[in-house]
Amino acid sequence: MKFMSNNWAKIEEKWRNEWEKAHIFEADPDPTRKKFFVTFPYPYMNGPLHIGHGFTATRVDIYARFMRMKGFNTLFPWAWHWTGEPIVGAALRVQKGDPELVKALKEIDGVPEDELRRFVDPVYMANYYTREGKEAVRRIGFSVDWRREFHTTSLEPTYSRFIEWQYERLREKGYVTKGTHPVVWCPNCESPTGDHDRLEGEGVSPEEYTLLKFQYGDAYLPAATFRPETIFGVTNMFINPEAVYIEAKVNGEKWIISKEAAPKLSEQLKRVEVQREFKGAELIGKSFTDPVSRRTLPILPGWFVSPESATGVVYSVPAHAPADWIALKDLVKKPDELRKYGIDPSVVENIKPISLIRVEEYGEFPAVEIVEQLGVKDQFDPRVDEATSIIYRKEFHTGVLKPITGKYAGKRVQEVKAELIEDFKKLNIADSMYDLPEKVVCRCATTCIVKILSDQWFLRYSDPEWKKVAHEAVDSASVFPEEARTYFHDKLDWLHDWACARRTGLGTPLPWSSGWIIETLSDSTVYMAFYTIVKHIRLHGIKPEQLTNAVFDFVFYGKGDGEILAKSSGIPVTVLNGMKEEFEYWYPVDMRVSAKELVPNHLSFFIFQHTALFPKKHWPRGIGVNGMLSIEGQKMSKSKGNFLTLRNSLNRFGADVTRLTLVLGAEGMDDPDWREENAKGIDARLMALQRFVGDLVKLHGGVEAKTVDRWLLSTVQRRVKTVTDALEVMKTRTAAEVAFFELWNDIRWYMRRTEAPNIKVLREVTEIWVRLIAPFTPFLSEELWHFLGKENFVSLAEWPVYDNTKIDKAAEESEELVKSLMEDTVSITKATKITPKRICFYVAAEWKWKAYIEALKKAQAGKIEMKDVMKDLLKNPEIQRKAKDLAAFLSKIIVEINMAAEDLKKRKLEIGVLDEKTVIEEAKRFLQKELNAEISVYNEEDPQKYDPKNRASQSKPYRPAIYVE
RNA sequence: GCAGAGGUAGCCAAGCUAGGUCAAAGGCGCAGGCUUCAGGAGCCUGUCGCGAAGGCGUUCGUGGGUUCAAAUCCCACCCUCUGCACCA
Repeated sequence: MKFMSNNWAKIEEKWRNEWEKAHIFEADPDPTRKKFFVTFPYPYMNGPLHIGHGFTATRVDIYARFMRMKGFNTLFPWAWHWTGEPIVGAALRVQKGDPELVKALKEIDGVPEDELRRFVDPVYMANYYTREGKEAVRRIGFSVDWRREFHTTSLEPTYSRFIEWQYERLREKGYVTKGTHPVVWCPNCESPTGDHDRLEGEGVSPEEYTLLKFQYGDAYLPAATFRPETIFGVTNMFINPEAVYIEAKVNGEKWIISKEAAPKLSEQLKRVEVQREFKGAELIGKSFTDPVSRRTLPILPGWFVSPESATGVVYSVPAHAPADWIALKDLVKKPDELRKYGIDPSVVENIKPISLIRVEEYGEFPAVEIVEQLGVKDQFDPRVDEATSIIYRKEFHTGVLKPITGKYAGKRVQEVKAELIEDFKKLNIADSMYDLPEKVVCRCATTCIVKILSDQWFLRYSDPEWKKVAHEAVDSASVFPEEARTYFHDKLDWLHDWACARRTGLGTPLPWSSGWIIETLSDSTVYMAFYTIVKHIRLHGIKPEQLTNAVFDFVFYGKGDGEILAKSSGIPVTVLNGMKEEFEYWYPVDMRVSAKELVPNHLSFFIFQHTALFPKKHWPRGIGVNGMLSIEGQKMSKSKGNFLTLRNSLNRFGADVTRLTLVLGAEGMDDPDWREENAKGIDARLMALQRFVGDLVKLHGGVEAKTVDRWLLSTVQRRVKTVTDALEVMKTRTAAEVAFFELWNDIRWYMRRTEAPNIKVLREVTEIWVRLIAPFTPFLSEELWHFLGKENFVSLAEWPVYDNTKIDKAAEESEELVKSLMEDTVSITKATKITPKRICFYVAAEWKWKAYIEALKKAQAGKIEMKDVMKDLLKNPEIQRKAKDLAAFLSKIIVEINMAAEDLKKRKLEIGVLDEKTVIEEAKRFLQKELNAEISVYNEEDPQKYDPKNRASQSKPYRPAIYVE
């Protein structure tokens, strides 16, 4: 299974030890240097770190290393998230001996048997994974300052204190409120059932129905609907004659609902006393009164009515509800059934739809039309749902209410819905209840219901004022990639209040209300501030009780008097000031990077809470987002068995290979795909690179500076620029690709081109190269750096600075000339199938260059025509003699120039006349070797030239004529 | 359903925000050659088609349009992926 090549393990261990010995990643405030603070969202410790963590965190580390090399005092801290339910849940499952989990722990996480036994203790489990995780983080070479490591929850009391401070301040500022909230609830577990705790019903969430209270004697028939506006078109009621209904006191009123509805309502803050149970048939044929227009209408049998859904009571609006219309039609066909319930069939036959919504493309009764259009057979036809959804959407978005709806007439359904519900509730003709549109089953096999949690604590992310400030924070930060900015704005708008406390799991208790624990996504929003002070807490053994709110206010807000605080807290004033200065030095966070799945929650909360708790100068400065990693094209999951832990990958491929493979996978919001083949390829590459650089160092060669040398130096500078610019905006893939492959290819070409490479040039280039790859593959780079005889760490070496003066456009063009000459010659030999013995190149005559450059100059202003160029050129007597050839030449050149891009023209003009003859002469031996033929170079006007086929006259600037024989 | 991202040659994947230097970077795979005792090593060449002179033709999800010129801009359509909450 192990794949790692030769010596990676040794190299990696060596440099890791060296780094740790020298403490080079421990960063302390240094007012003389600019700081840079990067963070990675601490990972949740219910399992080992996996390659997905590795992807994001590698990007963070690359950025940290890049900024460090650029001279910033860079801090990259690390911590562990223990808050939440799953660790506790997993421990419980271990205790129960859940075979699936035990298998995964053993086989995927690689937990040894004797450790596994102790996993019944969630804290042990969290500790275990934290230990393992730290080892992986060290091994992959993240440049972390470990003095600031911590984990969350009350098991880290000083952190808990910080969280308490945070929540008390949030509450004071009015960002925390109390309210009620519907959740999917498991009556057995007595807790909310999140998506991943379900056997069935993934993605199903509570939906709110409006209950319209129709009068039935001294009781109410609360009919459930999403479309209360349709009450104006009610014609009858449907009750399932086969289902069991009950009569109950609900908050003191007498309600008739399905048997199943009663327990649901009692979980939704309603007092329900069941008084009597009976078959739905009992109601059929009776009548009820509609509370709006006081009409008396019949109750009809509706077998399609599900007692499982909401109240099991349905009112009928045949004009706008296809299901109702089709149900009525069905009844008309069953007069005998009707008679059985004592209903005169004529009653049903006489029911006429009542239209209340006007909608484009439909007439008075949209439901009737759609039923015909789709050819719906009966109430059990699956197309009923389709018809319903078409009409519902159409009417909701474009429907306008008719005069029959009274005060709502003329308005769009969409606009008045909320208002109408409100009004109806005030008039006590409506109520509401939640229900699940589909069945949800908890992992414990119990069917879930909706429960309304009362006394729930919320963070008021719906607050428009708060949102506004959060938007501002997003706008004031750098966002990489830039496209993610809109994504943030969208999500900030979309977020509503967030229940920030739970009853179970690990965490920090809510300071002001016992029995609540601050929920996991809510205790991880501004903890980066804690990184700045935890070092002091450890160093001076500060106790949690010493960390009073006043102490935090002093450190984070500069509030209060240090001397007084020192007395009250027992923390020496120097330490207090040290913490304050440290916070003020490092804050704000300069860069936080995560996968895009965290944008709608964690990263948005991170922004929200920073704006709530900190002044503008401490708002986040940079946010990076990246895609989600898949494995061999598949979403990574333990159950699929394609779960790759970081440790596993490190064991098999080593740190550098893992890092580079990950980072070459994708950038921006694209999802990277981990492929083992790629990792193997990278391994081979890095090995080759090690050898290649090794060989370069050993080379002997000339020192004469030729065009190729200038070309290489120039090209390398361009690479420096590309890599640097890409890294600045977190385009880590582009940067790695250029630093490794493109630059390598440049050097390779140079080696091929030169017989005796210029060792001074090579040395310069290699030293740049090793530094460019250092953020990506720090271990190998460190090794190579020392191989080059350097005494310092490449991790701390100065990042190569783009040197404009080394750019040599003429040298670049010259090299292009050599390449294209080769290509063209090969193309000719291929087309003619000649095996060349002799090749002649004829460079363009001086007058052609003059004409070419003149044309370029004229073309600066825009399109050029023959006569414009011609006129001026002919003033020159030398050219005048060539007038005939000039016309032919110009006609070709002008078309090309007119088609060329602006910057190309500019570039060519800047270069001026290129001494093609010298360039080709310099490359002659190379061309001879490559083309395997005798090479001659002539100026086209050279009287001595060998040109049997008269090719020479075809030459153009940058396009020497070629003759092959 | 709502929102976001994306469809590029055998595969992965750049380029497309500033249209021309794009038959389209780079990697992988494949084919051929060289080097090597050997090699999951290295080097070179080719990898849309045609071509007896550096050329031509046809490609960048589909169909239209704008332009002297479009993978790149506009419109319509088809398809794929991701998120949608109290949970890490």
